[in-house]
Amino acid sequence: MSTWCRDEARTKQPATPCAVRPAATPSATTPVKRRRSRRYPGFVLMRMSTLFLRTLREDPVEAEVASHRLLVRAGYVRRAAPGIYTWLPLGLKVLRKVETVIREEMDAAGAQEVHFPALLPREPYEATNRWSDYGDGIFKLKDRKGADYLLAPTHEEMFTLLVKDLYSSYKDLPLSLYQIQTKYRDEARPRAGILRGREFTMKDSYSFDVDDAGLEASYERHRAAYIRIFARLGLEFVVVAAMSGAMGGSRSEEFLHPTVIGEDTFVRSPGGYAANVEAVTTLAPEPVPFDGLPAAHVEETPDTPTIDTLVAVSNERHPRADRPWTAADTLKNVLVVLRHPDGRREPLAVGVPGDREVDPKRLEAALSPAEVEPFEAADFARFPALVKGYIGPGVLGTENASGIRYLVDPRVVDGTAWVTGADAAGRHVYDLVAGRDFTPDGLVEAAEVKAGDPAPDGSGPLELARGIEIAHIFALGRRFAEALDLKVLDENGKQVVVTMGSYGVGVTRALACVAEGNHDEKGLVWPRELAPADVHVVATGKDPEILLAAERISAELLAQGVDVLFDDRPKVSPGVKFKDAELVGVPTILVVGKGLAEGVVELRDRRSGDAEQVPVADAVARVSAVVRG
RNA sequence: CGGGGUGUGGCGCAGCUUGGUAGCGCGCUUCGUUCGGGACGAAGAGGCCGCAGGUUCAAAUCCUGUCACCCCGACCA
Repeated sequence: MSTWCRDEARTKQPATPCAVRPAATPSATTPVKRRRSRRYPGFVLMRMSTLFLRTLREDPVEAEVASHRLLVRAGYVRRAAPGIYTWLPLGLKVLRKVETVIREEMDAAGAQEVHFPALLPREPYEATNRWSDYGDGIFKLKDRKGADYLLAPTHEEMFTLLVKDLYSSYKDLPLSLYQIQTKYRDEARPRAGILRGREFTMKDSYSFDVDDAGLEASYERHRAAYIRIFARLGLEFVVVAAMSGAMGGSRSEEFLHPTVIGEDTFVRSPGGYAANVEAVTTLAPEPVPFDGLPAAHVEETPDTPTIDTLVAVSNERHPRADRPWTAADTLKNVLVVLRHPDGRREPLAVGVPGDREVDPKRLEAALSPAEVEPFEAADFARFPALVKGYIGPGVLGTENASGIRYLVDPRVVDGTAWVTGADAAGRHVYDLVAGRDFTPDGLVEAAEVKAGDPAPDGSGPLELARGIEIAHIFALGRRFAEALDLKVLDENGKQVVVTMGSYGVGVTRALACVAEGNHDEKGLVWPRELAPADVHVVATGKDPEILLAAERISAELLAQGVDVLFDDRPKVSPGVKFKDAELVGVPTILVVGKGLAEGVVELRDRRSGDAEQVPVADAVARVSAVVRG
């Protein structure tokens, strides 16, 4: 193709006919196809004159975040429906490059690529309960016979069944399979463009091992591969401990890309501890011996239904000798209702130090798969022992008056003394000692995490940050294999349940994160590995010599394996071409224009804005060197 | 699911209060001029005014209903 284009240019025919129109030019009628297959380095010259691209001068009104705004404006994607996007040629080139990085690293890690349908039958998901567990979160549909189908949100079931279908011996394992696939989740509210759509591309892989040591090795191999993937994508990430949630399993980590628009909160310590806020465990103090602790005593504390009022009244009417009371001395008891997957509603009391709120996400994560609902007035009516604003351990717990299960924060260790509700209006109990005066039914990680809290591993104070989940790895264990009966014979001829891992990378989301982190006020600035082209050649001016020179340089670059986006548009002013080049964000821009008369072209670095005059004769070599880093 | 907002040409918007020939900017087409920072002039193409019903001689405009979309929150990768 490059040769052909050069010939066209030399014979001074209009440039457009060679503008890559394979469909309109049956290859059998020309030598082009055959020549390309042998000599062509792998890229087709993208001509702006024929590229299916329309950049927008103004920001799309609905786009809030930078990646969304710029990907639409620069003509990479178009919205097709809420949370559903069409990929245009430039966007698809970038997407393919992201996929290539992922494929290379997955292959290198020993995983093998397969491809499943996105449209799946209900039965396997029924077997693992996920048909109902996912609830409204998945797209469900019926075929003409009324049979249920779903658009897959992930493919654990199908991979498990496929392996079950074909393999039956320990000798077949370990095995890792992956796919790059379109996934569907019926988000209640899709937002942020590509970052959080209802249709998105995910690389998901699954490991199959005979024993825990094998799973551990598979997990580590994926973890290492993911670290390489994100390093290559140029995406900053933090690996945080995560909750395995509805997936179950023993170990789970998220790869979060730190960004202010992130929807996940995570913590990290100077010593290297990092966790999703839902997965943070509390550093519990040592138990205190009961000897010498004062006895509990109930005091009048009128009009103290809140922690603030309680602290104020305590300091006024019942001051401590050593220091003033603080909210941290109080034990706040919050009532919620758990809705279990089977529909059962269970009231639950949660006790946390009064200086902290109950974090509903942490609570829900801790009690998953149950969902947390508010404790309504109607619920209060059913428990006369509960005095609103003065609820205390005296009535809480399965052994006490209310019979309500009572879980407390891990800070409430034996021997700690608390000020808490005395289960009578206007009264609180002081010096109520855990383990001596009351015994909760268990512990729960439900209190909010605050900046400055100690890391559970002693690695220092926690800092809070926002991030977006770009990958998640799970040591699933045997849940899916058991549900779907995936067993192999071990070396003793005994049936063993296979243990699995599941590992996902948000491909389109990672792309959006890259865009989010690589742009300026003028447009996108792609890292080299992902840019839709290696170099953007801009021909300015109407002088035919300029266009000819640009054609020749583009063709030679192409012949050297440099992917070229060539702005050959006639009758488009230089200003427009420069603006478009900056918006599109190819990292290297070569301007062939007025300098040509003096024998130079201009080499620009999109990110730094630096420009350099280069002799025409050196242009191809220089560009090749630059784009190859 | 709660709250707020918006539906008028490909994009961004005005017009609606006070009913009477559907407009502006960008983009698109043609011609001419221009050609290193989103050029200029002239002439054009393109619109069931979200949808349905109602009021009226007459509805983008008023009334009723409905749908869709966007933003914030809840929820979720």
